[in-house]
Amino acid sequence: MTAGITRVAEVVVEGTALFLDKRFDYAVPPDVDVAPGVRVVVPMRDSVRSGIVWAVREVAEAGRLRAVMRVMDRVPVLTPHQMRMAEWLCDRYGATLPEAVSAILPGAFRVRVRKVLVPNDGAQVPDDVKTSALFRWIAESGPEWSEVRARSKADERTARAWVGAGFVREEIRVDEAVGEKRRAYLVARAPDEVLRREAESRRRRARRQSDLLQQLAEAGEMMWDRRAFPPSSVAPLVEAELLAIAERRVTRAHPPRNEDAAWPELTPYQASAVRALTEMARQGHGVALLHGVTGSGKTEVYMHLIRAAIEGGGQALVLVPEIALTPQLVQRFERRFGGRVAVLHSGLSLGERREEWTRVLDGDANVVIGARSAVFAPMRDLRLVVIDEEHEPSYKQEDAPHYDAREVAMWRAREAGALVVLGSATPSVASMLRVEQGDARLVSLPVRANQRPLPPVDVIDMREELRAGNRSIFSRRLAEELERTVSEGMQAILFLNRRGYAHAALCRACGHSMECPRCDIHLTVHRKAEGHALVCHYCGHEEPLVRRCPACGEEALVPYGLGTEQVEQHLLRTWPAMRVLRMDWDTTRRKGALESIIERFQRGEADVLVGTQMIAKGLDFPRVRLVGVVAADAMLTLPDYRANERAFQLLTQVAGRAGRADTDGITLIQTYQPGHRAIQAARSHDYRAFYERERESREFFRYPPFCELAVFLASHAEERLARGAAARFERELARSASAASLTVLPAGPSGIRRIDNVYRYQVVMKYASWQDVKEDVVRAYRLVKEKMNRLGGSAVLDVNAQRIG
DNA sequence: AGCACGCCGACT
DNA sequence: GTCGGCGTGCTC
Repeated sequence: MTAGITRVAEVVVEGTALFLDKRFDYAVPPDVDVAPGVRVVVPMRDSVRSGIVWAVREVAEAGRLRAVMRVMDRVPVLTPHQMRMAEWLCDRYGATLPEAVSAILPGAFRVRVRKVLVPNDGAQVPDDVKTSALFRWIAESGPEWSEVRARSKADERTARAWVGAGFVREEIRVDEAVGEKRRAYLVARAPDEVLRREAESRRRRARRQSDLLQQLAEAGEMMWDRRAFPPSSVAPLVEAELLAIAERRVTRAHPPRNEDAAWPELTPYQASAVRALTEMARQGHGVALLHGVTGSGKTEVYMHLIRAAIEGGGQALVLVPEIALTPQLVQRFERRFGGRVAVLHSGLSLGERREEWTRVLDGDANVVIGARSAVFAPMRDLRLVVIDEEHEPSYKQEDAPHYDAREVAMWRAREAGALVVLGSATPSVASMLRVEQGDARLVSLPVRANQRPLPPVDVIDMREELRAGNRSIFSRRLAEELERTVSEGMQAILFLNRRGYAHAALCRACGHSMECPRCDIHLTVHRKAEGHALVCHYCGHEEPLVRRCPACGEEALVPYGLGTEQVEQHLLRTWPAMRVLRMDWDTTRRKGALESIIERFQRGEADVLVGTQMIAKGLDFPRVRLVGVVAADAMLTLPDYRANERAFQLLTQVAGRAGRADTDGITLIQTYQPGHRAIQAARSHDYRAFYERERESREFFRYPPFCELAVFLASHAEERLARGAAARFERELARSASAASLTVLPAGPSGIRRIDNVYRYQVVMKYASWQDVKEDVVRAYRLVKEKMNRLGGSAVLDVNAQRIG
């Protein structure tokens, strides 16, 4: 290196504080290797933090820059493309650069930096100090300052004095969030003949040593099985230089390369879709909307596109709404593409996730399948992005930085020149509008792959049931079809969008509804071993359900409004012989529980599956003949401009679970509003008509996709501070330059004003173009957030918000 | 986030 | 007079 020239690393330092939203310059020591994308440890004020090198430049004079303390990687963990993606996330969602980095890089790559106290070995420590409880504790545990403080104020003072006196010193500890999994291996150090000869000569007196040498002569090296060959048998051979012990990195086993799984013949519609999409892919970046009715075999189309993409040396990304809900889909991909598939989902351990990520980064895996966050995976040569069930709201991240995986995927695809395929049976209004505006091409699969018609959907007017004297939750028709289905040895799915036993507990005397003491929301009734309990779905608060109303004193509190637990109970009471499985958040939160329910239902161990929306997503049960929507009304009344769209999508998805194999299916929808247009459209399988009406009303009321929404939300335990922050944000916007391009709705309480004793106030904004307003909105947001953080509250900004409230 | 600096009320 | 309240500024 030329004398006088110093390399300077521009580092993005980890942390959530707003001031960190820039690059900090550090001198790079002459003997140290750095490159953009590697993780480093740097000093920041009087602390030490980890960060990512964003750029390296050379300067003639380093001045008084502080230096990089440690480099964690030889190979960058972020690609240049991912670093540009981070910058785009900041621009699009108002995130800070460290926030964007932490969204992209899995927690498994986090570097833990701690400042710990250790005894100062070189110092003369007085005996009374050395034998004190505090000193012995420090020597034993190497605590952080916060742990010392937690012991007592006095201990903290003492410890500080000891640091001053040199009895104790501070030490920086740097750890990876996960270590690489390493195993001891035994490696031959002599030629095979020598090993065989030595094995022979030990046959009598050292049987184990002899066996080991024999095996090593065959294999060259092997994982050290300490039970078969205890150290006592290995050590002499190491001593004799016949073998050595080595540490090897081991990886989790992946499915074998099993690419000979059958590729079924495509239906004519599938084949023409594949032709059209392959042609698009050849031309580079583009967006296609694959509108295929339920059961039309969209996945098969994806598979062919993926095969084409990877045969050309590229990589493919498949996003699914909830990977945990689609074990069937993952298995299908693994059967086709074997060890070239990487699966990324929240159920992986840190180590597994790091390994999958590394396989993608190294190019060992070229098909990546995962939920929302997989959109950040480190593909270097992305040719195809599939977004399955593109209408699903789960693609939008509900926590900071509030990104939308669909938008991120489109950005990536544009950068990489890749094709985006949005797949759905019920495309979002936004995507269909994109087609109309010429920004996406529509490709359709109008019939089911099994050549059968879509199952007929019948709507049952529950008001008439009541008039006819039927007070059961099941209409006569549904009861009849259930009995018939089960007696014919077929299966049924009953869908209800509410978990728990009952929606609420209501007093029949005074109308009082039981509320959560910590949240502004009513409590849900759940069945427990000891009877019924009231549970808050937001904070977890739980109390027993009693009969006496706390408001009027009457013994008149009763469960009100159906939940899945109650449906299950009614089934078992009406048909005691029926075998029922329930699938909702409560029965699937245990690890592996969901897969187990799916498998049991698939094997025919139950006649009826009762569940919430998770049963509607992509599951394929060939023996299901009947689908019953127990109460469609629960989904029609959501206070959201998207309620109709969501209801139509859910009803269509649920109906699509029926008659998927060689039998005809039927769907029954029970409702008190049979004329509702979401229900009518689902009944006639008429996506087009539904879309036209919905589009028209969105345009008329100027709702997305005819504008974009952003929500500012301030939270604080003190209501006046939360309210004040929202009001301040509103004022800041009112006097900003872009006020004319923004419609700011008055600040007010969020849909649920208080959750877990924290008050929430929001400001909703409408605008045509984020580009035009982002500067002022982000400035106001940061101003108020800074203040809020100091006051012990928080503030978030959700750009392109999918929900308000 | 932490921490230092700086300007106004209740205390030995 | 001071000790300490938390508003404000700074971190390569």
